[in-house]
Amino acid sequence: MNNKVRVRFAPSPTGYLHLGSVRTALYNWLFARQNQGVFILRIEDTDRARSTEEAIKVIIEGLQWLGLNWDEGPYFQMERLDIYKKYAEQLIQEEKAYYCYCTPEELEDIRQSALAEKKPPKYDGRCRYLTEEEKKEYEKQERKPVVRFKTPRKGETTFVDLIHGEVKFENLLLDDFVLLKSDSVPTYNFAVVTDDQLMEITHVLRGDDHISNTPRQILLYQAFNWQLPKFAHFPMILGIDRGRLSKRHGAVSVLEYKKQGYLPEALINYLALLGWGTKESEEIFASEELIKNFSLERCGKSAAVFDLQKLVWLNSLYIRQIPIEKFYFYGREELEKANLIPENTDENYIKKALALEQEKIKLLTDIPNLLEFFFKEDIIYREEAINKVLRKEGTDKILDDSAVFLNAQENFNADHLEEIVRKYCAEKNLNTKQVFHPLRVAVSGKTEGPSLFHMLELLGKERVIKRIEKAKIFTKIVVSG
RNA sequence: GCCGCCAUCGUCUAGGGGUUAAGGACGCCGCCCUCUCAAGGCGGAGAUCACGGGUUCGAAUCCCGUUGGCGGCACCA
Repeated sequence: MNNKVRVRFAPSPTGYLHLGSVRTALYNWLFARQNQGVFILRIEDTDRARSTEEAIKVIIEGLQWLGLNWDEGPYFQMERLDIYKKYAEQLIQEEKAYYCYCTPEELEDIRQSALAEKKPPKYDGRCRYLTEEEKKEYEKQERKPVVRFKTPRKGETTFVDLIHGEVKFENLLLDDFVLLKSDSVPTYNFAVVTDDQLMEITHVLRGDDHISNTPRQILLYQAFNWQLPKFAHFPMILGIDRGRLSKRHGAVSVLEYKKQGYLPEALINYLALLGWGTKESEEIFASEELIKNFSLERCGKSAAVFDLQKLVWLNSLYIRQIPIEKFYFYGREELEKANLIPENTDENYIKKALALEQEKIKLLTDIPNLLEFFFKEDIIYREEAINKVLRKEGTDKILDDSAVFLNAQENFNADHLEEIVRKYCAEKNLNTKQVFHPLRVAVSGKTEGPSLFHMLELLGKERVIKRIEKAKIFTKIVVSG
């Protein structure tokens, strides 16, 4: 028997690709890669009302962005209806399933009265033993039946979860759940089991929320005499209020994180850490290291709160680490989106500007704001910068002098400029800060930014002088009131 | 209501009977470095290991119970 690991990610295409789903996908992917197994993508689109083409696109795009490549699929359950029908019929034949003609209204009544008696709201199985006459009567009424499973009414179903250990359920608590809906589309539990069997899935790795579906599925495996896969259920990801992570906690869609300027490797790293850790509590893992180190045994059992601050930190760390060529690729995109790059701008100029700010970028989307002054001719002088720096006593004289001696320089490289500015400070008996700060504000409009002299070098003499002249206006305005 | 899962700093976690008045990371605070902002370095605050009972010479660690949180109980997945 072939014992190659085969796992799957089986999202339903309703809406966006949720972070929790992505982590499930990631863990499946890691497990497959680590075991030289097969990672399958299966789209569970049997909910016709909610499934959309758009959502399918989003799943595929999201996984691709994150580099979670799959080896088989995508399979679509709606293209496999004949298969499910065939297996449902087999169960009916073997009297392990039956047609149920109850209407939604009747089912609702059953539920309500059960609830009223403080009993579990489950189907009572009334169609289990219909006579031929009764069936005919219903057929005459043109009722479309569903197929229900004859759930055993005694015994218990036990399984060993790879991360939770033994889990036990009383069969009596389960009801005769639906296998095929009245339109012959399978329900989740039925489709999952037949697909996992036919696709030879060896390990079912999914979210905690499926734990209570597992006994139903196991009962189906047993009805078919199929061998059980191994199960592992990952804990949920929660929002700060410890509720299920949802839109009210902020972005929850993977592609939204792409849009907001996160790097895929940062998101992967962060998600991996949410529910899994090493003995040494290391934090930084590239994908290859995750593949090597990941293990189901080291997955936690308790739900984890999603912490955006830590993601941001990881993101800034990854941004600092990427080589300038790659950073240029991302940076240029952001600058173009913000319409900041004038025509005929030299590639090297952009690259150098980016290099000067790289270590400060937390999100790629920070780039336009931080680099604006390198590209716009009319820079904005921030009010705080004007008040705190430009309006200081003596600043006008310093800017005057600077314009003169900077203008006299042939050599405009950073080291040289630093030398002469420091010399000027010494001659005039000025604290370096008294000169550096006004120059910085004059040239960038801000009090914070990259190293002053590298900034001057990059901007070039012409622009520097022009900006210094412009900044002088602010030194003369006297605040009234 | 019933069933199930879970429970260590604000958050993610390490630690699975004694070497732990619990280690790391994010965040927060302070200092250093420094032309600013970051980054970096150093340090600090922050957890009576949910609570109550056992077991044991000894329990964050094992067992039971309670509480709380979450999940499931659909012709949703």
